[in-house]
Amino acid sequence: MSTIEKTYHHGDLRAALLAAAVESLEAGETPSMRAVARRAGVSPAAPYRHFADRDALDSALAVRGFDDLRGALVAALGRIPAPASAQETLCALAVTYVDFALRRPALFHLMFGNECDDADSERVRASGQLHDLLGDVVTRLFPTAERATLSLALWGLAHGLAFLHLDGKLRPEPTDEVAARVCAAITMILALNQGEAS
Amino acid sequence: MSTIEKTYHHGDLRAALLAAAVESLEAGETPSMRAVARRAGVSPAAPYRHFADRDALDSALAVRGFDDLRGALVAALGRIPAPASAQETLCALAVTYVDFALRRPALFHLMFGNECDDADSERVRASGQLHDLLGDVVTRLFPTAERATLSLALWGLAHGLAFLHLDGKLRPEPTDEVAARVCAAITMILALNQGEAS
DNA sequence: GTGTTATGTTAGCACCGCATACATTACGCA
DNA sequence: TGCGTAATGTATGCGGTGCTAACATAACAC
Repeated sequence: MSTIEKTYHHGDLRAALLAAAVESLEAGETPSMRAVARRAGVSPAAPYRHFADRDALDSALAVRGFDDLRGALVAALGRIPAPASAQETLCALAVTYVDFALRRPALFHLMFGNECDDADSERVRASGQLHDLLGDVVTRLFPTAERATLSLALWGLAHGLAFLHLDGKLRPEPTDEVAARVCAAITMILALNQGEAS
Repeated sequence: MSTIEKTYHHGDLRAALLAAAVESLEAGETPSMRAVARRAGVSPAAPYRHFADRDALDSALAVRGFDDLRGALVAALGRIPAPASAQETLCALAVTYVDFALRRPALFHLMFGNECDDADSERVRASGQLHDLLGDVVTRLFPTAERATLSLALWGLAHGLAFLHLDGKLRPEPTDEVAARVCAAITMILALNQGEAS
């Protein structure tokens, strides 16, 4: 850290505001415009020079979340040993997905828990990339399947498992157990008609 | 409607407040304590005699939502002709589930989009009943499968599809199309290992 | 250098959740 | 029938919020 000079113009307020917002999120607080400004050491109205309104702030945070989630998923794909079955691959992805939601619940809610405004092109891009990543995996695992439908189904499955663990169930359960349950759910779905779900 | 007498004591304020909150929701507004009081023609502090805080109001609304959703699901089950395959049954349930979410998005978010407080016993009961309903269907359709795991998987699938349609996708698509897509996703999942997803 | 524009500040509006003190009514009990 | 208590309403006020308008300062192009 270099010495901080207090100048009238901040330098890169937008980034500082986003960082402050992330801090708020990780601290379990809802990042309000004023709180974020306070944390960045700036007047309450300053953020409005960089974000039109609160939705815009939330949207920017969501974009970060989408990129982070995508990063976590590709990292998970990279960790899978070379000859991996569809079941192994999907389990790894789903576990990573749910783990992300549980580790950063506020961010996850920001990303998915409110109506997405299609106006924000950055947000559209970020969520589109996520969609594409999943689609590619699906076509690699199931070349003959209809890509859109199957990828919607599998994404829905992971997404639903994440939300159910986030909001509907007993919370402070060990993450190992959550991972096991998610993997079991995936496995069972995959095996449903093959041996009548043994 | 009988003549309304303006008395100091309302009579059944709690019910009136809930009704006002539902109206707010359907009107696309977020039901705040003060707004609900206003709508019920009562002072801003009055609701606090019936709901400890805003979370309590939200919780009460969520309970209604759970009961309504459960009602919609049993109604859907009732509409299925007698000899129904697992695929038909699950499609009907999932379509109903997603349809509920799309028709009442604000309520759905209230029910699932925030951390559930286990303190509210009514809420626990309502969501438990939903859980049981699904579990019963699952064991009827797949008697040999492990109930908990499979029901989690299928609920997760429907839940995820609902949320994805709610928040992640193009919104004003005809409900017929949504239903078709949901059904296709379910069908494809069920058929995954049986003929390689034709 | 100077005018324009970007980026800050201050002040203020209407709203919110919630607490406290007080008013009015309903109700059990003598 | 009357009275005390509890239930249920009101009035008021605090600190927080999103957002806007008017103003101040600095950066930058010419």
